[in-house]
Order: sequence, then structure tokens, then C-alpha cells
Amino acid sequence: MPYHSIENELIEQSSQVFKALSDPTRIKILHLLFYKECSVNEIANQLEMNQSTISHQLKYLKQLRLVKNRKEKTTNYYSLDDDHVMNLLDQTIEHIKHTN
Amino acid sequence: MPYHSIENELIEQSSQVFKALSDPTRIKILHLLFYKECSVNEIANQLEMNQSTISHQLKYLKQLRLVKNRKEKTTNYYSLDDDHVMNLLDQTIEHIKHTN
DNA sequence: ATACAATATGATCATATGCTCATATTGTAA
DNA sequence: TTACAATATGAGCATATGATCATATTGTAT
Repeated sequence: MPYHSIENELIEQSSQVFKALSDPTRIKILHLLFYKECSVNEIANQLEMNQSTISHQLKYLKQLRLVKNRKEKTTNYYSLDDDHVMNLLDQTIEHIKHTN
Repeated sequence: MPYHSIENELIEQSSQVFKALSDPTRIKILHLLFYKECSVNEIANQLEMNQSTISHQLKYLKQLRLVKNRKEKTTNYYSLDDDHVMNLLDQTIEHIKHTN
């Protein structure tokens, strides 16, 4: 029945958003971008992680439309494309603080 | 510095909550429990999944304190222990609906 | 005690995930 | 053109994950 297939579709899509936030590296990237637009190298340096790792994760986040990018010369600047996920993060952090 | 270690701790804990919601089966379980307390078999039947699978996932969710349980004779009734996660799910679903 | 129902658990397996390495691509400046 | 800087990409590997199977455990009723 259509009702259930829509439900399942929404559940699938929701789980993908949550999966994006289920990895500490991706949370850190989004957290950085919340404050300012960053290049790939800036993120890699800030998080002290491999450039390749960051690039791969940015591709992942972009495909989910959680980040967007802007090219300037050879530099690729990334920024948040969806501030909604940061609300989720904020809420979760607040919740954890209160339950500890 | 202490600031960063607290940040990382929060990020780790947040990612675990999101990971719990990153799997469709677990979302479905939580969704069921949102409406009413259920036994393991009730959930397994409703979702048409293996009893073992559900039991494993309930153990996972319980360890994260997202569900709690109550024993009655041989039946183990599970219910939500944290309605906060359902707010996250609601928000995410609403967001997805609006972006589609 | 036995038989049964409900649930829990451990082992196993296929797939997914995250990272790293090496290399490719792209664009810029000399 | 060449050299370089920034980024992207594919392969490979170790670990994590989710499901299933078989079996164990627990509690109940007869």
C-alpha cells in the first residue's frame, strides 16, 4: 500500500541523514563549516587529518546536500548547505549534557 | 586543553546517538515503541523480521538508554526511555518532506 | 520434573565503512 | 610550455555492522 512505501522511503532517507552525523570526523567537518567557509586543506589542517580523507568525506556530505562548494582559483571552498543538521547536533549535545 | 577533550567527548557521544538512528530497522523499532510498549515478538512480527535480530537491536538500544524494558512472566516489554530521539526523527522527517 | 513459550546469546558471514596510499586531475603563474 | 598548488579519485586494507542460524537461558504451567 502507498502509505507504507512512503513511510519506508522517509525512514530510509532519515537514516541516511543520521548516518552522515554518525561519524565523528563528519561532525567535526560540519562543526567547522558552521563557523566559516573552509577549503579542503584548511579543514585537513584544523582536524589534523589526511587531505584525502577530508576530500572523500566532503564528497559524501555534498552528495547528501549537507555541504556545498565554491571554486576560487585552485581552491575549493566548502560551506554548509543545510543548517538543519546543525540544529540536530545542537539538540543532541544539549540532551547529552543534561543526561550526564 | 580541557576544552577540546570535552568537545571530543561530546562529539563521540553525539555520533553514537546518531548512529543508533542511522539504521532503518532501529528507526522502525523506536517508531513502534513511540506508539506503545511492545514485546520482542510483537516487534518482530510487526516488522516481519527475525526475533533474534530484534533482540540484538533492542540490546543495542538499551545499552544506549534509548529503550527500557519491563518483565511480565516470560514476556519482556520494551518502551522508549528517551523521547528526545523521537524529536530528532520528527524534525528530520519534516525537513526531508520540505526539501523533496 | 517435564514441556513449552519467550527471549537472549554466541558464532558466522557478507557487506559497509573509514582511512591511507599513490596517483590523477585541474587550474594558475612564470 | 613547465612547475607547482590544491583537490579529487581509485585501489586496498582493517575494522565495524547487521542479519541469520543454532542453541542457551529463563520462567511458567501442568
